[in-house]
Amino acid sequence: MKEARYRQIYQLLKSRIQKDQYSVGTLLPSENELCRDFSITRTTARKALDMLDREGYIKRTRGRRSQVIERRHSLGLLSVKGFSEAAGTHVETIMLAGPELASWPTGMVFPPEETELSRPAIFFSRLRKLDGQVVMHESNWFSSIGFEHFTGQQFIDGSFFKTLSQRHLIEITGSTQELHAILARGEVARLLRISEGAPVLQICIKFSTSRPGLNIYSRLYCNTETYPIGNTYVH
Amino acid sequence: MKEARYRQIYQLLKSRIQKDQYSVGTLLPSENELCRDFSITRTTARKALDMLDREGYIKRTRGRRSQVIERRHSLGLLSVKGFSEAAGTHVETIMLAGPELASWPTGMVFPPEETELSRPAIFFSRLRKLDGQVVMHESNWFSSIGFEHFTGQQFIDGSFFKTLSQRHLIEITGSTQELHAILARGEVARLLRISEGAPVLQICIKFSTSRPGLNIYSRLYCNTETYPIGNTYVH
DNA sequence: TAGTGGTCTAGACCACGGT
DNA sequence: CCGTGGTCTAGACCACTAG
Repeated sequence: MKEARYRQIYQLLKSRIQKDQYSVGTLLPSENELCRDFSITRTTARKALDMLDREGYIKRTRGRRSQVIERRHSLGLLSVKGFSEAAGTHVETIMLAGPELASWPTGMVFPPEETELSRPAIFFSRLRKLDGQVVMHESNWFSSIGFEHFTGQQFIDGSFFKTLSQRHLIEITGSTQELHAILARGEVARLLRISEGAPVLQICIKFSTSRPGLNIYSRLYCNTETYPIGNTYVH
Repeated sequence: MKEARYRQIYQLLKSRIQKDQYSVGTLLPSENELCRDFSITRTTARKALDMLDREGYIKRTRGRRSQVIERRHSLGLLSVKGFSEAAGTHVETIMLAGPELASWPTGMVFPPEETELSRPAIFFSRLRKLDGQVVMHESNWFSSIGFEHFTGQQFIDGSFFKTLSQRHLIEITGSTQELHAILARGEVARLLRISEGAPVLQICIKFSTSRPGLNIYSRLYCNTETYPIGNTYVH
């Protein structure tokens, strides 16, 4: 059972995009060029391009070659409203810890698999500020299996997901989230700089990835008073 | 500029599924039968089926005809954890009001368009209970334009979205949500049967639909103490 | 074994973009 | 105008399902 030809072409083009060999704005080879280069017919070439299009890597226009675009992240994720959109607001990320090796926390909402727990976790936490106000505290864990040189690294453009994609060719394939409205106590109140008993939103997320056995576990505390949490989904 | 043949076939098959002419479990005509019936080639028939597959209307298996399946609604929506999944828990929906004509509320998070506001809203509200406990209060508004006989109707299987789809062939095409953690006050506390000052999750949603100019506006208050809000997204 | 869906070839015509 | 992507035809071979 060998992999379909159009899937191979798709994988090849995708990895080139991920590795920035085709950077945003680049025009891909035309369908006819792909046919010649890989000895395939247009049907096969188009199937590969169709997948890249559907997954948001390229934009296709009649009469024009396919163009690499900024990948949309409508992964059902929630994000602080105004984080990457609002021009004019001042965004700041403060790395509190890591990425570093750490023991797994106990009592996680989504319990990791045995294999994940067999090695220490890679952990990092950060604060997110908008216009000087702390709006979110974020903690992240994932198994160190297969990540020998991850700790201490700087993220590409400050983005963890971009780093995963470009340096390790790992994509987020899905997510499960759980939301609780709770009252801020102790450390949470202190980190978010709000009073004890203020309402905050706790979000626990399990991201699944394209690497089998690898999941990312996140726990967020959000002050939604000024900046609500939002997301948009486009079919 | 006429519509592509494969799109016509796709629309036809989809409407048959929506209208329950092909109900869940039904095997669709085979690709070769579609070719004969509509005088097309397999490439064209397959493109229509591919779309139905991607949008979650059918499941395709090699050696077997395509089968109509229960449509997955991973629309980035949030839902009370355990609402449709948890076997054993007792789910109850209490209609509090409507569907009935009402004036539009003021101060909505997502302001409706002028055309929507030019006619009164259709409004309905309900309480959701799990195991006898009230976990959510839900209010919904949408413009009465084009809905002359909607008020007073019973929903199909108690589902508003199913009713929209089957009776009016309207699908949800996207959603934008905004979340706030707030403290329950007055009516909200009373409806959810919790004490004043308890933390609750407020969710405001704007659903866009396949009918131009029609949006559904919802406001939810959730008691997340026992049952968190969750969602899963699969790429 | 017959029928089915998954893949692929080798053409064709059209609408649209940029030159 | 040429090259591009969008659509479609008419075949072919294979792997799988089900009787």
